Amino acid sequence: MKLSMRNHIIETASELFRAQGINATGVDTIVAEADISKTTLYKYFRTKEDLVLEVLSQRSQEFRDWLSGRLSKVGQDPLKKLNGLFDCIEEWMQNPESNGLPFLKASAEFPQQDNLVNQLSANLAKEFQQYLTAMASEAKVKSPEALGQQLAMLIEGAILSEQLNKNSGALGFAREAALSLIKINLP
Amino acid sequence: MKLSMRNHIIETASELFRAQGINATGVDTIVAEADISKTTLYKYFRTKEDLVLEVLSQRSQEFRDWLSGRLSKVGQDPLKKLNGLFDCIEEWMQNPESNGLPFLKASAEFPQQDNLVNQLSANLAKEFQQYLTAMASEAKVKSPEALGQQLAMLIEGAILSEQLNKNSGALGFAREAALSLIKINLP
DNA sequence: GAAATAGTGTACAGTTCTGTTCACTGTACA
DNA sequence: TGTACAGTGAACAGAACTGTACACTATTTC
Repeated sequence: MKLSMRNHIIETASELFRAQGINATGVDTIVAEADISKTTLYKYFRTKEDLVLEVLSQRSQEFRDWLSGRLSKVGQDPLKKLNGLFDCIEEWMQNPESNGLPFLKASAEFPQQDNLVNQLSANLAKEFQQYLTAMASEAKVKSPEALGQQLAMLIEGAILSEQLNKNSGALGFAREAALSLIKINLP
Repeated sequence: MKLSMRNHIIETASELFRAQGINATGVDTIVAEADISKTTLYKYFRTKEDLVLEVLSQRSQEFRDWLSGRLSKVGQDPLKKLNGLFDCIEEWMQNPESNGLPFLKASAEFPQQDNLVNQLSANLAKEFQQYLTAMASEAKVKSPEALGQQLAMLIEGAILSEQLNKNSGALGFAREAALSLIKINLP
């Protein structure tokens, strides 16, 4: 048996969602790729939506963990962390297994506000922005909330641009913008 | 008869796509809402995808026209235009009939790179960014391409944030960021 | 050895969606 | 008067998708 069937399913689905999109990936494809029977999948997840929510949560958790681990390598100085942020993002984007910020794509594929996936995405987006705001706060900049939001928007915009038009250099320009904004906000 | 049946269909579909998303709007809904028969729709459009592409082109054209018209009210001075950009965007967002940048949502609903809607969206995104770069160029800033890209990313990020979490104040923070970036880039 | 546990395989119900077919109706116009 | 044109209405083919049912098979555990 697999180490954990439930996890095996999540991993498989996650990879398929990343490569093809969520809506474009049917349950049949997931079970075929995971080499399990449909019965099994529906034993571990009530519906496909449940699975999607689980994948999304897990991927976001992974990103958060990766980012804070990676940032702690930069050092302890909060300002250094802020300045190193875009290096991390760039590294994350270069990883072919990453797909940008998972909640961005998910919210886009489920645009309706009453949809659970959309709602989870909105929460995750908010968390991400609050994480950046907290970082800005620790660095004792003038307007942490403004800077946090601005960095979040730059990152989101950059990832979108980069994925929509590869090699547009968007990420590099976003980094410059971020550095300028941080500088302006220094006490 | 309608003034132009083709246009009537585009208008109806456009409104439905805006309100519910593209994938969530079936052909049957469109013909019901437009009060026409399915036969007629398929006489004017070979496939639903054709209709989507047409709607997307038209909406983008409308936005471009609206924006340059609105900006020309600000005045002739290119720098003033740059600085007034976010006022226009805010106005555009407040219009309940707007749906942000149409190509953003569309590209999100069709994430596959070989998809025609995705490709058109990518082109429209590029055009938008080039439009901003041209504006920056006219204003004779130091790095027009960088500034154009940065403004595009801020706008895209702001619209995403705003739609994902209403009343987050994202647009206001984006405006501040834009003004700072413009200022830094002055010759 | 019996029973519980975990998973298989296949068929299928039921829905939804795109796109087609076909016989039809009203209307403008020559 | 007759024909060409624009559109109707309803049925349906065909595909894709989610979720269920049911009878079956290993494997562990008591």
